[in-house]
Amino acid sequence: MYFFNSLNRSKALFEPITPETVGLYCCGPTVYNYAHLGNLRTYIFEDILVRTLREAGYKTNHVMNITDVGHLQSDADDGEDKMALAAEREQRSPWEIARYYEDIFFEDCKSLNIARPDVVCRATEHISQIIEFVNRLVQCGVTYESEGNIYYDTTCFTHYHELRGGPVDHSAALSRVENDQGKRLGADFVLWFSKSKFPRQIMKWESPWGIGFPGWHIECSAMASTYLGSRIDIHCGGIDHIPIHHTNEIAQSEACFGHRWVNTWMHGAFLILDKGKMSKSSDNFITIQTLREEGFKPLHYRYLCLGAHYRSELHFSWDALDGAKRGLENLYNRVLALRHASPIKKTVRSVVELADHYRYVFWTALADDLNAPVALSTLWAVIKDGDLDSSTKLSLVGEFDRILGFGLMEAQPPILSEDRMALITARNQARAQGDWALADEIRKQLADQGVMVKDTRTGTEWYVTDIL
RNA sequence: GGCGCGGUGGCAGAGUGGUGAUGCAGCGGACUGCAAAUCCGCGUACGGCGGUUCGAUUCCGCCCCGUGCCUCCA
Repeated sequence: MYFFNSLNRSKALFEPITPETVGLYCCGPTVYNYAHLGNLRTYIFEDILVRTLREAGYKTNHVMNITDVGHLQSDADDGEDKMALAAEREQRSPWEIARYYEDIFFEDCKSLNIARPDVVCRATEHISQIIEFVNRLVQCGVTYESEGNIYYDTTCFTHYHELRGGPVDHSAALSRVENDQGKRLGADFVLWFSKSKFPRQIMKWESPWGIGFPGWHIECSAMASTYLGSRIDIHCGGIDHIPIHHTNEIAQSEACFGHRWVNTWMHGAFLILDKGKMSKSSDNFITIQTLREEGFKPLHYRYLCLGAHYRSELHFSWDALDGAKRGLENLYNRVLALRHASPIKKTVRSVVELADHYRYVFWTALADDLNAPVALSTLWAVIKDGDLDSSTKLSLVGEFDRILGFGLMEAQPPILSEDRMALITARNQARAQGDWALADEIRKQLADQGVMVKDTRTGTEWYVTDIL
């Protein structure tokens, strides 16, 4: 398998540290608000990654953090604690806020058929590990204390710009955020805040440096090493984490361990709206709930996402989502039709070879840096191939869907209510009597309810448009 | 201002130095009482201008446009 590694910006053959198991860490949500579709796109990408690894025969140790410590708008003094803000806004404690949004997050994931990570770890439940990690960094001599906070001194780490690909000029006058006066260098970052800048700071803990709370980047390093050790196969996240968060994670972890920390860094690209990327701090904010209100199902969105490569920006529009919806509904109806078809499986050589060909194409696509669009197109090719019998098609669909995750094999044939059934019967009587006007009227009624009828030689069949 | 990424048919979006995926939408035909579904077929798509090449959408340069990052961000 080949994955694109953000570290050197090229694809490389993936080889896990230990032969059978892959340890991967994925940056999870900051739970002070609902996840939006852009966030969720990244988790869909990671889900495809995990499923692909498992299908390839690896055991996975998939770890995801929950950032339930309010982290700062910035390191500047006027930064805001998002968790505290949400707590104030909603008149609930930060812990209640965090748990509420965490629950919704995993419900959203479930509705998207995103497998739950093997380990989900909350920052607030790993404060001691975080403190221990900071402590080791202090002992390594890569930190300094200033204005009550512990900072990481980025000049101590020679590879600091490796992931980001080059230094950033923090003196730029156009920077949106004021510089933190406690920093020696713009790139330095806080490991532990012991002098809370917030008058009503609620989440705080004792530490060797005073009562306070951890910086954002440190939680990932601390928890990742807790569950995966000091060497990690794959670390994922959104592309926006490259320049700051992941760069800082590397600095902390490699300073602490003294060796390469993560072998492969994988980053998902943004979901783009007409007005730019979707983001929590703007009105470009669409959630799973919004989606439902607009008449879509979460899986429609999954289908949309898998039509694009994870490293390409995806242009979201309701139009595009509608196309995905129709595509997935068609897929469901196709698969349902396959189940009703003759179960006789052809075992002639040509069919077996053809099936293997599709398996090869499908797998090769995924093994080439998770090319889901090609994998998806292969699924369609299978369904439409006239040389394959339905039984063979069905087993291929089942295999492919283990990775694509649309739940195609679990799709339940829709059940028609009695009155709708009666309508169909009535229509057939009208047809038998040649009363086309009445028959068409009934057909229209059914269509309005999402029930489409088709008259075949063997009788009238029906299907529903919204099968999901 | 600095750095990065991208511009593919109506929409979304793969991919490739030479027969231009796939899905949705659209068109034509078969089928049908008419439809629908299905099947068969269809679209002079690769931002612009140059360069390299036998040949470029694919490589290079410039331009235009869009977008991302520059310490909240998936």
